Amino acid sequence: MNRPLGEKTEAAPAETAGFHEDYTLYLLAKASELASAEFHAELAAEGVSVGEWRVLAVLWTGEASVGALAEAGLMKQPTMTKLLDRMAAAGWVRRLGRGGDRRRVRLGLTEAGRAQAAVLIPKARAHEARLLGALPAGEAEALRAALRGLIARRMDGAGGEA
Amino acid sequence: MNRPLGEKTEAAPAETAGFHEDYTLYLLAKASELASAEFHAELAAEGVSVGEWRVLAVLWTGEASVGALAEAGLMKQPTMTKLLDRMAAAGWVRRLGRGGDRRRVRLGLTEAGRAQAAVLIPKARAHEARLLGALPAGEAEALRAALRGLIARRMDGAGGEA
DNA sequence: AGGCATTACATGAAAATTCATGTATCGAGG
DNA sequence: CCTCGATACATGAATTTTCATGTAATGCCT
Repeated sequence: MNRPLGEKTEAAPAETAGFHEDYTLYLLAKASELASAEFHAELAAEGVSVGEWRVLAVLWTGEASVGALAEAGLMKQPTMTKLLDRMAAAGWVRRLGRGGDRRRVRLGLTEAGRAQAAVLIPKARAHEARLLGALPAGEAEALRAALRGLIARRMDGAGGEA
Repeated sequence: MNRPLGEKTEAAPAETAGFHEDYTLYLLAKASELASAEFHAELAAEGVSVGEWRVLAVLWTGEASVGALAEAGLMKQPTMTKLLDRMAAAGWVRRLGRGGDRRRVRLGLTEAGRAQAAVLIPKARAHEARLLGALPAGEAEALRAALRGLIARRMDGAGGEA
Protein backbone atom coordinates (compact mmCIF):
# COMPACT_ATOMS: atom_id res chain seq x y z
CA MET A 1 0.00 0.00 0.00
CA ASN A 2 2.80 2.40 0.59
CA ARG A 3 5.31 0.97 -1.77
CA PRO A 4 8.10 3.47 -2.37
CA LEU A 5 8.15 4.18 -6.06
CA GLY A 6 9.38 2.70 -9.26
CA GLU A 7 7.79 -0.26 -10.90
CA LYS A 8 4.87 -1.44 -8.89
CA THR A 9 2.46 -3.91 -10.43
CA GLU A 10 4.90 -4.59 -13.18
CA ALA A 11 6.16 -7.91 -11.80
CA ALA A 12 8.64 -8.38 -14.58
CA PRO A 13 9.79 -11.98 -14.09
CA ALA A 14 13.13 -12.07 -15.84
CA GLU A 15 14.16 -8.54 -14.91
CA THR A 16 17.69 -8.69 -16.21
CA ALA A 17 19.66 -7.51 -13.23
CA GLY A 18 20.99 -4.11 -14.11
CA PHE A 19 24.64 -3.41 -13.55
CA HIS A 20 23.98 -1.26 -10.54
CA GLU A 21 21.96 -3.84 -8.63
CA ASP A 22 25.04 -5.87 -7.87
CA TYR A 23 27.53 -3.05 -7.60
CA THR A 24 29.02 -2.89 -4.12
CA LEU A 25 28.94 0.89 -3.76
CA TYR A 26 25.27 0.81 -4.66
CA LEU A 27 24.56 -1.95 -2.16
CA LEU A 28 26.26 0.09 0.54
CA ALA A 29 24.45 3.30 -0.28
CA LYS A 30 21.09 1.65 -0.73
CA ALA A 31 21.37 -0.39 2.46
CA SER A 32 22.31 2.73 4.36
CA GLU A 33 19.43 4.62 2.83
CA LEU A 34 16.83 1.96 3.53
CA ALA A 35 18.02 1.12 7.01
CA SER A 36 18.05 4.78 7.97
CA ALA A 37 14.71 5.65 6.45
CA GLU A 38 12.61 4.36 9.32
CA PHE A 39 14.60 6.08 11.99
CA HIS A 40 14.71 9.28 10.00
CA ALA A 41 10.93 9.15 10.02
CA GLU A 42 11.03 9.03 13.82
CA LEU A 43 13.31 12.03 13.78
CA ALA A 44 10.96 13.93 11.51
CA ALA A 45 8.15 13.17 13.92
CA GLU A 46 10.21 14.89 16.62
CA GLY A 47 10.93 17.83 14.35
CA VAL A 48 14.63 17.02 14.14
CA SER A 49 16.53 16.87 10.86
CA VAL A 50 19.11 14.22 10.10
CA GLY A 51 21.96 16.68 10.37
CA GLU A 52 20.72 17.99 13.67
CA TRP A 53 20.42 14.47 15.02
CA ARG A 54 24.01 13.72 14.06
CA VAL A 55 25.25 16.79 15.86
CA LEU A 56 23.25 15.89 18.95
CA ALA A 57 24.57 12.33 18.86
CA VAL A 58 28.19 13.42 18.63
CA LEU A 59 27.96 16.12 21.27
CA TRP A 60 26.07 13.76 23.57
CA THR A 61 29.38 12.32 24.73
CA GLY A 62 31.32 15.56 24.91
CA GLU A 63 32.54 18.62 23.11
CA ALA A 64 33.75 18.70 19.53
CA SER A 65 35.12 21.10 16.95
CA VAL A 66 33.32 22.23 13.82
CA GLY A 67 35.62 20.13 11.67
CA ALA A 68 35.11 17.01 13.75
CA LEU A 69 31.35 17.51 13.62
CA ALA A 70 31.44 17.95 9.87
CA GLU A 71 33.38 14.75 9.40
CA ALA A 72 31.11 12.79 11.73
CA GLY A 73 28.06 14.36 10.18
CA LEU A 74 29.11 13.41 6.66
CA MET A 75 28.98 16.93 5.34
CA LYS A 76 31.41 19.66 4.33
CA GLN A 77 32.67 22.14 6.85
CA PRO A 78 30.76 25.19 5.57
CA THR A 79 27.56 23.18 5.69
CA MET A 80 28.22 22.31 9.31
CA THR A 81 29.01 25.91 10.21
CA LYS A 82 25.61 26.97 8.91
CA LEU A 83 23.84 24.05 10.58
CA LEU A 84 25.46 24.98 13.87
CA ASP A 85 24.35 28.57 13.40
CA ARG A 86 20.76 27.35 13.11
CA MET A 87 21.07 24.97 16.04
CA ALA A 88 22.61 27.68 18.17
CA ALA A 89 19.79 30.04 17.27
CA ALA A 90 17.33 27.30 18.22
CA GLY A 91 19.08 26.96 21.56
CA TRP A 92 20.37 23.42 21.15
CA VAL A 93 24.10 23.97 20.90
CA ARG A 94 26.52 26.62 22.05
CA ARG A 95 29.90 27.79 20.85
CA LEU A 96 32.14 27.48 23.87
CA GLY A 97 34.97 29.65 22.65
CA ARG A 98 38.43 28.52 21.66
CA GLY A 99 40.79 26.26 23.53
CA GLY A 100 44.51 25.72 23.34
CA ASP A 101 44.47 25.83 19.55
CA ARG A 102 42.77 29.15 19.01
CA ARG A 103 41.68 28.27 15.51
CA ARG A 104 39.28 25.65 16.79
CA VAL A 105 35.87 26.38 18.18
CA ARG A 106 34.56 23.98 20.79
CA LEU A 107 30.88 23.14 20.56
CA GLY A 108 28.69 21.77 23.30
CA LEU A 109 25.03 21.05 23.98
CA THR A 110 22.80 23.39 25.90
CA GLU A 111 20.39 21.98 28.44
CA ALA A 112 17.68 21.94 25.81
CA GLY A 113 19.97 20.14 23.40
CA ARG A 114 20.91 17.61 26.02
CA ALA A 115 17.25 17.01 26.77
CA GLN A 116 16.46 16.46 23.11
CA ALA A 117 19.40 14.07 22.75
CA ALA A 118 18.27 12.21 25.83
CA VAL A 119 14.99 11.49 24.09
CA LEU A 120 16.54 10.47 20.78
CA ILE A 121 19.42 8.28 21.88
CA PRO A 122 17.16 5.59 23.37
CA LYS A 123 15.00 5.68 20.26
CA ALA A 124 18.09 5.18 18.16
CA ARG A 125 19.22 2.23 20.24
CA ALA A 126 15.76 0.68 20.06
CA HIS A 127 15.60 1.07 16.31
CA GLU A 128 19.08 -0.39 15.95
CA ALA A 129 18.07 -3.38 18.05
CA ARG A 130 15.04 -4.01 15.85
CA LEU A 131 17.10 -3.65 12.72
CA LEU A 132 19.81 -6.04 13.82
CA GLY A 133 17.36 -8.41 15.41
CA ALA A 134 15.69 -8.97 12.07
CA LEU A 135 18.88 -10.36 10.56
CA PRO A 136 19.83 -14.04 10.65
CA ALA A 137 21.87 -15.11 13.65
CA GLY A 138 25.44 -13.90 13.49
CA GLU A 139 24.92 -11.87 10.39
CA ALA A 140 24.46 -8.68 12.33
CA GLU A 141 27.84 -8.84 13.99
CA ALA A 142 29.48 -9.96 10.76
CA LEU A 143 28.04 -6.94 9.00
CA ARG A 144 29.18 -4.55 11.69
CA ALA A 145 32.65 -6.06 11.74
CA ALA A 146 32.99 -5.77 7.98
CA LEU A 147 31.83 -2.17 8.04
CA ARG A 148 34.25 -1.29 10.79
CA GLY A 149 37.03 -2.94 8.83
CA LEU A 150 36.16 -1.02 5.74
CA ILE A 151 36.08 2.23 7.65
CA ALA A 152 39.31 1.60 9.51
CA ARG A 153 41.04 0.69 6.29
CA ARG A 154 39.99 3.90 4.61
CA MET A 155 40.93 6.04 7.58
CA ASP A 156 44.26 4.48 8.42
CA GLY A 157 47.22 6.64 7.77
CA ALA A 158 45.26 9.61 8.97
CA GLY A 159 43.19 10.47 11.94
CA GLY A 160 43.61 7.49 14.16
CA GLU A 161 44.41 7.23 17.81
CA ALA A 162 47.50 8.54 19.46
CA MET B 1 47.63 14.19 1.19
CA ASN B 2 43.98 14.89 1.12
CA ARG B 3 43.26 14.31 4.72
CA PRO B 4 39.58 14.80 5.36
CA LEU B 5 39.25 17.05 8.33
CA GLY B 6 38.76 16.87 12.02
CA GLU B 7 41.40 16.19 14.60
CA LYS B 8 44.72 15.49 13.03
CA THR B 9 47.87 16.06 14.93
CA GLU B 10 46.01 16.85 18.05
CA ALA B 11 46.16 13.35 19.50
CA ALA B 12 43.00 13.77 21.48
CA PRO B 13 43.78 12.49 24.97
CA ALA B 14 41.41 9.74 26.02
CA GLU B 15 38.91 10.00 23.20
CA THR B 16 36.16 8.01 24.85
CA ALA B 17 34.38 6.34 21.97
CA GLY B 18 31.34 8.48 21.33
CA PHE B 19 27.93 6.93 21.00
CA HIS B 20 27.87 7.39 17.27
CA GLU B 21 31.10 5.57 16.56
CA ASP B 22 29.51 2.22 17.27
CA TYR B 23 26.02 2.98 16.02
CA THR B 24 25.11 0.74 13.11
CA LEU B 25 23.42 3.40 10.99
CA TYR B 26 26.52 5.53 11.33
CA LEU B 27 28.78 2.64 10.37
CA LEU B 28 26.69 2.06 7.27
CA ALA B 29 26.61 5.69 6.23
CA LYS B 30 30.28 6.28 6.96
CA ALA B 31 31.41 3.14 5.20
CA SER B 32 29.36 4.08 2.18
CA GLU B 33 30.75 7.59 2.25
CA LEU B 34 34.37 6.53 2.55
CA ALA B 35 34.18 3.70 0.07
CA SER B 36 32.53 5.92 -2.49
CA ALA B 37 34.82 8.88 -2.02
CA GLU B 38 37.63 7.57 -4.17
CA PHE B 39 35.43 6.63 -7.07
CA HIS B 40 33.56 9.89 -6.83
CA ALA B 41 36.90 11.59 -7.28
CA GLU B 42 37.35 9.66 -10.52
CA LEU B 43 33.91 10.80 -11.60
CA ALA B 44 34.77 14.40 -10.83
CA ALA B 45 37.88 14.05 -12.96
CA GLU B 46 35.60 13.04 -15.84
CA GLY B 47 33.28 15.94 -15.15
CA VAL B 48 30.44 13.68 -14.10
CA SER B 49 28.43 14.21 -10.94
CA VAL B 50 27.37 11.38 -8.67
CA GLY B 51 23.75 11.69 -9.69
CA GLU B 52 24.63 11.70 -13.35
CA TRP B 53 26.75 8.60 -12.90
CA ARG B 54 23.89 6.78 -11.24
CA VAL B 55 21.56 7.59 -14.09
CA LEU B 56 24.13 6.42 -16.63
CA ALA B 57 24.69 3.20 -14.69
CA VAL B 58 21.00 2.37 -14.52
CA LEU B 59 20.25 3.22 -18.13
CA TRP B 60 23.31 1.29 -19.26
CA THR B 61 21.30 -1.92 -19.14
CA GLY B 62 18.08 -0.55 -20.59
CA GLU B 63 15.30 1.98 -20.29
CA ALA B 64 13.75 3.16 -17.04
CA SER B 65 11.08 5.50 -15.77
CA VAL B 66 11.68 8.69 -13.82
CA GLY B 67 10.43 7.05 -10.65
CA ALA B 68 12.65 4.02 -11.05
CA LEU B 69 15.64 6.25 -11.69
CA ALA B 70 14.87 8.32 -8.61
CA GLU B 71 14.67 5.25 -6.42
CA ALA B 72 17.87 3.79 -7.82
CA GLY B 73 19.57 7.15 -7.63
CA LEU B 74 18.67 7.62 -3.98
CA MET B 75 16.93 10.92 -4.51
CA LYS B 76 13.39 12.26 -4.59
CA GLN B 77 11.41 12.26 -7.79
CA PRO B 78 11.41 16.03 -8.37
CA THR B 79 15.19 16.04 -7.97
CA MET B 80 15.49 13.35 -10.61
CA THR B 81 13.18 15.19 -12.98
CA LYS B 82 15.44 18.22 -12.82
CA LEU B 83 18.60 16.14 -13.10
CA LEU B 84 17.18 14.48 -16.20
CA ASP B 85 16.34 17.88 -17.63
CA ARG B 86 19.98 18.85 -17.29
CA MET B 87 21.27 15.56 -18.67
CA ALA B 88 18.89 15.80 -21.61
CA ALA B 89 20.06 19.33 -22.31
CA ALA B 90 23.63 18.05 -22.16
CA GLY B 91 22.74 15.36 -24.67
CA TRP B 92 23.28 12.32 -22.48
CA VAL B 93 19.74 11.04 -22.02
CA ARG B 94 16.52 11.29 -23.96
CA ARG B 95 12.87 11.06 -23.03
CA LEU B 96 11.47 8.30 -25.21
CA GLY B 97 7.81 9.10 -24.79
CA ARG B 98 5.24 7.10 -22.92
CA GLY B 99 4.50 3.41 -23.15
CA GLY B 100 1.53 1.34 -22.15
CA ASP B 101 1.03 3.24 -18.94
CA ARG B 102 0.82 6.74 -20.33
CA ARG B 103 1.77 8.31 -17.02
CA ARG B 104 5.28 6.91 -17.24
CA VAL B 105 8.06 8.44 -19.23
CA ARG B 106 10.68 6.06 -20.55
CA LEU B 107 14.24 7.32 -20.44
CA GLY B 108 17.16 6.07 -22.47
CA LEU B 109 20.77 6.98 -23.20
CA THR B 110 21.81 8.88 -26.28
CA GLU B 111 24.91 7.80 -28.13
CA ALA B 112 26.93 10.34 -26.19
CA GLY B 113 25.50 9.05 -22.94
CA ARG B 114 26.27 5.49 -23.90
CA ALA B 115 29.82 6.44 -24.75
CA GLN B 116 30.28 8.15 -21.42
CA ALA B 117 28.84 5.15 -19.58
CA ALA B 118 31.13 2.84 -21.53
CA VAL B 119 34.08 4.73 -20.10
CA LEU B 120 32.81 4.79 -16.54
CA ILE B 121 31.50 1.27 -16.08
CA PRO B 122 34.94 -0.34 -16.39
CA LYS B 123 36.37 2.24 -14.03
CA ALA B 124 33.65 1.37 -11.54
CA ARG B 125 34.36 -2.33 -11.82
CA ALA B 126 38.07 -1.73 -11.37
CA HIS B 127 37.53 0.40 -8.31
CA GLU B 128 35.18 -2.17 -6.86
CA ALA B 129 37.75 -4.89 -7.40
CA ARG B 130 40.40 -2.86 -5.59
CA LEU B 131 38.02 -2.10 -2.75
CA LEU B 132 36.97 -5.68 -2.21
CA GLY B 133 40.43 -7.03 -2.80
CA ALA B 134 41.70 -5.06 0.15
CA LEU B 135 39.41 -6.90 2.55
CA PRO B 136 40.35 -10.13 4.33
CA ALA B 137 39.44 -13.31 2.47
CA GLY B 138 35.75 -14.06 2.54
CA GLU B 139 34.85 -10.83 4.21
CA ALA B 140 33.96 -9.17 0.94
CA GLU B 141 31.33 -11.68 0.01
CA ALA B 142 30.01 -11.78 3.56
CA LEU B 143 29.60 -8.02 3.48
CA ARG B 144 27.81 -8.07 0.15
CA ALA B 145 25.51 -10.87 1.27
CA ALA B 146 24.61 -9.04 4.45
CA LEU B 147 23.90 -5.85 2.53
CA ARG B 148 21.74 -7.66 0.03
CA GLY B 149 19.83 -9.31 2.87
CA LEU B 150 19.27 -6.00 4.55
CA ILE B 151 18.04 -4.45 1.34
CA ALA B 152 15.77 -7.33 0.41
CA ARG B 153 14.27 -7.36 3.87
CA ARG B 154 13.48 -3.65 3.69
CA MET B 155 12.00 -3.81 0.22
CA ASP B 156 9.65 -6.72 0.92
CA GLY B 157 7.15 -4.89 3.01
CA ALA B 158 9.08 -5.85 6.14
CA GLY B 159 8.27 -2.39 7.32
CA GLY B 160 7.08 -2.36 10.87
CA GLU B 161 7.02 -5.88 12.26
CA ALA B 162 9.65 -6.78 14.72
C1' DA C 1 -20.26 3.72 -17.05
C1' DG C 2 -19.20 7.01 -13.27
C1' DG C 3 -16.81 8.23 -9.08
C1' DC C 4 -12.63 8.27 -6.34
C1' DA C 5 -8.42 7.25 -4.31
C1' DT C 6 -3.77 6.37 -6.16
C1' DT C 7 0.19 6.76 -9.08
C1' DA C 8 3.54 9.24 -12.31
C1' DC C 9 5.58 13.26 -13.57
C1' DA C 10 6.37 18.40 -13.72
C1' DT C 11 6.87 22.94 -11.55
C1' DG C 12 7.77 26.90 -8.44
C1' DA C 13 9.20 28.48 -3.97
C1' DA C 14 11.95 27.48 -0.04
C1' DA C 15 15.78 25.32 2.18
C1' DA C 16 20.06 22.97 2.35
C1' DT C 17 24.64 21.98 0.34
C1' DT C 18 28.74 23.08 -1.90
C1' DC C 19 32.46 25.80 -3.96
C1' DA C 20 35.53 29.54 -3.80
C1' DT C 21 37.49 32.57 -0.96
C1' DG C 22 38.92 35.48 3.15
C1' DT C 23 40.84 35.90 7.97
C1' DA C 24 43.27 34.22 11.94
C1' DT C 25 46.28 30.84 14.03
C1' DC C 26 49.68 27.28 14.12
C1' DG C 27 54.19 25.03 12.95
C1' DA C 28 58.51 24.46 10.87
C1' DG C 29 62.65 26.66 9.10
C1' DG C 30 66.12 30.03 8.18
C1' DC D 1 62.22 36.57 15.41
C1' DC D 2 60.08 36.43 10.92
C1' DT D 3 58.33 34.33 6.84
C1' DC D 4 55.85 30.70 4.46
C1' DG D 5 52.78 26.87 3.88
C1' DA D 6 49.01 24.46 6.13
C1' DT D 7 44.94 24.23 9.15
C1' DA D 8 40.33 25.89 11.25
C1' DC D 9 36.44 28.41 10.71
C1' DA D 10 33.27 31.89 8.52
C1' DT D 11 30.97 34.02 4.56
C1' DG D 12 28.72 34.90 0.00
C1' DA D 13 27.37 33.29 -4.51
C1' DA D 14 25.88 29.54 -7.16
C1' DT D 15 23.92 24.91 -7.43
C1' DT D 16 21.27 21.27 -5.81
C1' DT D 17 17.66 19.19 -3.18
C1' DT D 18 13.37 19.06 -1.22
C1' DC D 19 8.53 20.25 -0.15
C1' DA D 20 4.06 21.39 -1.61
C1' DT D 21 1.19 21.31 -5.19
C1' DG D 22 -0.91 20.80 -9.91
C1' DT D 23 -2.20 17.89 -13.97
C1' DA D 24 -3.00 13.69 -16.27
C1' DA D 25 -3.66 8.75 -16.39
C1' DT D 26 -4.98 4.17 -13.90
C1' DG D 27 -7.41 0.86 -11.38
C1' DC D 28 -10.96 -0.48 -8.42
C1' DC D 29 -15.62 -0.74 -6.99
C1' DT D 30 -20.44 -0.22 -7.18
